[in-house]
Amino acid sequence: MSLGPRKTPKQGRARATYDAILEAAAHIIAGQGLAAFNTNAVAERAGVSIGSLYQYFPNKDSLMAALIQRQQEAQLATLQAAAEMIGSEKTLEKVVRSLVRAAMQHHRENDLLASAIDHEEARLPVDALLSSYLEKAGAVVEVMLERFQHEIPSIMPKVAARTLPALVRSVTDAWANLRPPQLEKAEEEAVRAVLGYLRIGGE
Amino acid sequence: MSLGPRKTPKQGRARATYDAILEAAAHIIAGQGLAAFNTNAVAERAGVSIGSLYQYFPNKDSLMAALIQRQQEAQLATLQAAAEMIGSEKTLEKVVRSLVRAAMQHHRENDLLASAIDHEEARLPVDALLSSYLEKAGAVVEVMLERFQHEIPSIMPKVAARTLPALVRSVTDAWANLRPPQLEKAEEEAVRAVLGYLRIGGE
DNA sequence: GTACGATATGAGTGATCGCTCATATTTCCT
DNA sequence: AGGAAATATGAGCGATCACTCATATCGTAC
Repeated sequence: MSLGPRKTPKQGRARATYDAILEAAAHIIAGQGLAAFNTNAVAERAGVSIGSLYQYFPNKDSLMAALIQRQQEAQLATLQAAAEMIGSEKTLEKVVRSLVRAAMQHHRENDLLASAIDHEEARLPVDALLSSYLEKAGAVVEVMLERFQHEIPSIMPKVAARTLPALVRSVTDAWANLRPPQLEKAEEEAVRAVLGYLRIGGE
Repeated sequence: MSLGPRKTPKQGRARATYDAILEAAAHIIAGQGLAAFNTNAVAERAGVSIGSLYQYFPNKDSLMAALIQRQQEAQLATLQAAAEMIGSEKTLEKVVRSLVRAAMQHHRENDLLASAIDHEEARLPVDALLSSYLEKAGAVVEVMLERFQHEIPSIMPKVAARTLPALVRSVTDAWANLRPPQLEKAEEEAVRAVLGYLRIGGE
């Protein structure tokens, strides 16, 4: 089963339709969860016919895959923005806090969508997508941490770069999926875990 | 919608039916994921009729809720076993290593089931169940760690009980999905993350 | 043995939902 | 203008699945 888009839009209105479909899908999952995510509802919300949806996505899973990719791109952009913004930060703790905030941002804005995407990443054959994203995110993290090599001498940046995003993500999930979500607690715990992980053996 | 069992089995065969249903549900989710989890399939796998399933569970969600409770009990038992086995351990690191192994066990044995349960915990109104489990797990963790209070003065056990499994799990996932899987590395990184998390601010 | 509650059966119902296809409309090109 | 390509439509098909109910069998108490 193909997960790629069925056809690429060639006209402006086609692009608009394509985007409206993705946007509607995100909106539904964010508002009512994965259970309410069905192709008829997406088409209706997008204001297009069900037939149009299937012009661009060969099946429901391919729509989900497109959503995953879109989310990964957004995450990466947020992370890169954070990396640039802290170029001048002096302390490791502040850098880590920025990192954690960047990683948490999409969860904060929309925890239902974020956790649905996590769940679907595990179910769909999107390994290539995922590992390409981890590669890029890891590279950004590596650059951010390089300057503090003296504070965290026993860290191997590439190892840390793989572990850290996973760590932040899971701690955030654990605290953000509560009712009600405890987002401040989530940030504290994530910062604590990351700092502890980085510094151990290093002082 | 009630999530409790519809009726309590009063005869031996009823107990057997009830257990077979739960076992079948776990087996299906573990083997083929949440998408393959439907009541007809569960009944067939359990070797009972669909009618019998609905004698004991008023709806599909109540079956899931029972499964969640069962898993929590298993987790707790594993944790308690680990707690007893390390009664004589002298160093915090060794205690943490046991803890990490205990937390890793169910995920290793059954990754799909564990993550499905996490996902459903967020969707279903099982807050009471979950926080009762966290209470108990927190108590066990507290006992394990209290001997090292001088090394880790700032930990709140119930908080730690929620954060630690999430942390262990994410690190494990990050390392176990490589080619080839680096399970020793996963354990090392998890121990490192937990130790770091526990010790921060404490030395 | 017989009566009665507990347990088991599974064909069937109604609703949902992924997806197709025949047809219609719009845009592009010359 | 006019034809071709691109895009849009939505009724409805087929499959799946949660769940019901009328009926049958089993266990137990007397």
